[in-house]
Amino acid sequence: MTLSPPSGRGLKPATIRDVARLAGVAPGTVSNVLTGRKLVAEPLRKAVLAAVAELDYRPNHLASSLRFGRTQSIGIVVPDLTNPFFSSFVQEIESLAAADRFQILLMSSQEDPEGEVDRIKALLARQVDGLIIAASRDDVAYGENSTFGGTPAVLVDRAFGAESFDTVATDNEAACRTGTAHLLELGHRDIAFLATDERLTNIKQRTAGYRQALADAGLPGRERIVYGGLTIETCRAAIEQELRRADRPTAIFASAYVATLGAAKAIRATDLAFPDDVSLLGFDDSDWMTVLRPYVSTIQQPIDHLANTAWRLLMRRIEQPTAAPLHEIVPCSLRPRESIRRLA
Amino acid sequence: MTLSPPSGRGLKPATIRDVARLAGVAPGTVSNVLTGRKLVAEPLRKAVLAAVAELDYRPNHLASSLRFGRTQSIGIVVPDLTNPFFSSFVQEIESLAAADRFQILLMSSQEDPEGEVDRIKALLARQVDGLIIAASRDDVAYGENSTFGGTPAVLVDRAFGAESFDTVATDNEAACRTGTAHLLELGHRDIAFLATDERLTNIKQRTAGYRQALADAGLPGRERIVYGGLTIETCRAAIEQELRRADRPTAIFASAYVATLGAAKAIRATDLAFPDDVSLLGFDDSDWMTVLRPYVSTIQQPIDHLANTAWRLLMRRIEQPTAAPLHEIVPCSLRPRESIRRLA
DNA sequence: GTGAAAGCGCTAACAA
DNA sequence: TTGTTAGCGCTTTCAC
Repeated sequence: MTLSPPSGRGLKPATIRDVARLAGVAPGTVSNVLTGRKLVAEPLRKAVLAAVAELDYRPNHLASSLRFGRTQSIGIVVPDLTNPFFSSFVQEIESLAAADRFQILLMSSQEDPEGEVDRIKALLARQVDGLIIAASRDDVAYGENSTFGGTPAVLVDRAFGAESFDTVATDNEAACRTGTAHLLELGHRDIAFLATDERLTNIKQRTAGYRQALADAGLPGRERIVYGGLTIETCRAAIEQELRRADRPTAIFASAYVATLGAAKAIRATDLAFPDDVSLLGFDDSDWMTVLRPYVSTIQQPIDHLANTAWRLLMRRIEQPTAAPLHEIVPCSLRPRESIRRLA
Repeated sequence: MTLSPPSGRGLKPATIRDVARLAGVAPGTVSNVLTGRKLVAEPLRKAVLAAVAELDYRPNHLASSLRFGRTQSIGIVVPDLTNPFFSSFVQEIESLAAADRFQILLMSSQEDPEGEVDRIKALLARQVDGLIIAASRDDVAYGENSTFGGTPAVLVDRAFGAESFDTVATDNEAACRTGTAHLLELGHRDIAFLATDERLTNIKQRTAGYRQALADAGLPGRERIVYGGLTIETCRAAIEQELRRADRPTAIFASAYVATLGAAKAIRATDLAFPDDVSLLGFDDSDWMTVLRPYVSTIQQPIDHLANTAWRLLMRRIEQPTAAPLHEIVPCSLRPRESIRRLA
């Protein structure tokens, strides 16, 4: 028994030079074996591999990135990770990234636009190869020409101020037109539209869809738009006020995930029930919506499709930095369930 | 009008040397100004800052990390980001990290132990300063002495095979003892315990708590443990079988988030209702549990407390790599709501 | 096909 | 205090 540490377990991790020395080759050759960028004769290759195993050598990705000029990492910025829409989106992106041997740096801005800019700067300082951003505000534009210092970026879901970026979003306008039409068909004429923040592009589009559907039905005067802010609680408070009025709506179209929860809470808080007293059409989808009765009817955004598109656009932009920006739109689908009542 | 690009917008980003040249100082001085590690005389400081602004210089964090030996980044591994327990946990950690100027590399192993090891290796290759791991299996141990090559790591929630790590978890045993006792008090004698995967430490502890409570009540023969696996669907299927038996339980204790959703689904699928036909005690907490009726009674894990502790332990270990490992336990709380019926 | 040497951008010694 | 120099670990010319 010896007191000296087992071989290959020195205090400092082995470097490429250690491997080269042990294998009796040059560092460059070790690199060529490991990256496969150049062919190496079989005997040397074997010696290198043996030395790698012997020393438990793991390449320092940092050094490699510095030299190579690419980090194989991307930054992803979302406003709120507790929102299942965003957590599912991040999970999808993470698995796409892993498949392409990319890693992701995550930032959750918690709907704070100030912090967001700083965090994006920090991501940039780490030399991420690209950025996927669901911004907390439309004016996320970083730097004068919104270019993030040349780092490729794709904007997702919201904040499309700058046309110069690649963007992916769902067809918010059509989704809300369809949703409103659905309520109209079922006889509702007094539909409150609960939105979050009117400053967000996607919310503007959703509101426009609602308006359009009413106009199409010849009911442009029936608009009833309530802005509830970005949390469940503020949404609940906002729509609860409407529900307490004598002329309360017969249906609520909650046009975001937090709005859906807020509306459901408000309905309970006012001792009403859906769909009997007031109907509810929600937005986004989550497991619980088909667990407790009544199942919640919603507009579903295709998260995997969104994530796939975002990833494809980003990889394309990394390959071709000067290509013309693309603006992709993916369709939503209506999931009619049990929370909407047919009116006489 | 000129065709040459505006100043400071060259093709290549400015380096510390460019700044030094423009300010008429040495690169080291620029570094000292920017990091604040050494004092620099005011006039030079100003000149440096002016040059930084002029060139829109942003330090390359990669190069700094390589030289400095620290990346100010940590890796976080969770088994499933769509589980609100983990997404909330990650969000908490992210904000703690941001406050300490750390960034986080996220991996979601999607409950796949194979992929997990590879991903941890990739994280290590990026020289993260530390790791926070909610492993998908107890045998996550990486390398012979479970040391992750010297990188500090704290294990969270589950997978505590290796005593040599710092760990944080909730008091699973006590939580399930309390929960079972609660059901017992309300008159239930036939309680099915729905667990996910018996190979996980935390699940073993939860099961032990259930057993202990039954034993304490003098009912050791009434154990009824069902393992439903790690998804909502498999949990649903497993407990649905129990519910279809003639001697179906009067209560279900769903001992994990996916189990709670699975149990609720199974109850609906068998045309039963809770709490009337069968009572339900869930695990973890989520917004929807207090939105739709009946509100779900659960055992709540204090996510912020867990995250704070994990962060504190990790920072401590980074400062003092050789300190003795700490094993922290934080208490859960019972949230009695409406899904449990008192039996005659 | 292989080795030697330069250098990615930064910071920590050491000199001045 | 400030400048000079070396080097973190890797990859990539460029000779051989």
